[in-house]
Amino acid sequence: MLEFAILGLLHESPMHGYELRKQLTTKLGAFRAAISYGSLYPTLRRLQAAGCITEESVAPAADAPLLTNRRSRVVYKITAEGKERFQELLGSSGPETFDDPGFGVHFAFFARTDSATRLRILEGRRRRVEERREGMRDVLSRAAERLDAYTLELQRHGLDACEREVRWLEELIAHERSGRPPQVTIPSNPPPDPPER
Amino acid sequence: MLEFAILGLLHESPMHGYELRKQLTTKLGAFRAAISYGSLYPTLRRLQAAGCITEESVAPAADAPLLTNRRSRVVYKITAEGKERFQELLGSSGPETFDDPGFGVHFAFFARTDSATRLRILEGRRRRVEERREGMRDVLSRAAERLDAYTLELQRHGLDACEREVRWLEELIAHERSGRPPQVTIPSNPPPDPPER
DNA sequence: TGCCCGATGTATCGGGTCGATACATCGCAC
DNA sequence: GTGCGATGTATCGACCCGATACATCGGGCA
Repeated sequence: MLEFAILGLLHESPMHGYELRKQLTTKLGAFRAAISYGSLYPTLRRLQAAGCITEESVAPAADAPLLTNRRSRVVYKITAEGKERFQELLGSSGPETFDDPGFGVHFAFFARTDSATRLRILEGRRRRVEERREGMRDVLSRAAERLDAYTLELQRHGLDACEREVRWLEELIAHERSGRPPQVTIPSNPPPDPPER
Repeated sequence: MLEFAILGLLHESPMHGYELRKQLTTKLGAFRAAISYGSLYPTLRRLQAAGCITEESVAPAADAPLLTNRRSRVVYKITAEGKERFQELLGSSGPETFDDPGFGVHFAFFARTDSATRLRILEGRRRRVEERREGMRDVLSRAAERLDAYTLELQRHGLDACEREVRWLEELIAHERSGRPPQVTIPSNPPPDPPER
């Protein structure tokens, strides 16, 4: 999945690793937290070995630093093969698990996907979240008396989050079907923080 | 973190792997999806090597199956050392990242934790979620024009989830300070499903 | 009666990901 | 002038996951 996201970003413009990580963090930040270098660099190696990207060592500006044998920056560019691979990944929906980051990554590149694929991915996600929601309902209704108050509260909160996500997906699906892009209601500003503590 | 959860469950009663996995899935299901055997068994090995649990091969009931050299079930029991380790883990708050399952695991065992530790963990979690929330607000306010509608919508949804979790944590913290256990408002029943599609 | 299927049950393997860590340069504030 | 935080490349060990293999058991169904 990281492979997918990297190709998507390099599709827009070449970059070096550090910048790539920053962009990945904001682009995928809503579902995953931060991408570590321990994942990034090996993935870049793999992509390069597969011929999807090229690594190009760029010497720093020739003027300033005299004889320091400084490490040069490495710029990664996508190749034609890489673009093909990206298109292929764009159309394929990821695995069928719930907490899989694949959905978030796909969503992040929805602007480059056709509407049919978007619908397929959104509905697939909805199905998975609904399954999870049902599982939690079962726990709450069937096993409630065997669990302590904190476990129950955790379960309730999780169920709540699932229901909310399903509603969100329903809205997106409806918008998708109507042919309009999603509602872009930017929250005007940080709502006033709750009273001091 | 899996280590922690396993010790917590075995603390209640001995179990074999399959049952352990089922219990783990419901107990931690609200934050993590499912625990794979590829994680479970190696962790059990590690725990056994560390002297925290014992593995005991239990032959099946001696009567029924004649000469089939059936594989016997393995029952895991916690040791005194394991109980010590569990207490130690109960008090320690996990790492400082956002999407770390450590919080969920800790929360799942709050019933065995003292109030001071509960407060510390809840407040630590709140701080991390608040940081993430601020990061998302920054993206939305500072980089909004450079991102497409779908990325923005994803960000908005993520921000929403963060705000909601902060409110949830605030409630729990308030309850904790007042000395009462959390509100146990079990949702009566599945709300009627949205209209047919 | 036989047959298949799903639940129970133990276990490994390859590969991806993480957090910690190391090293080096740059600009700038104190 | 010195330390500190941002930029920048990179690796290592530990951990976890999905897929897979193998085996038993009860029950439905033809």
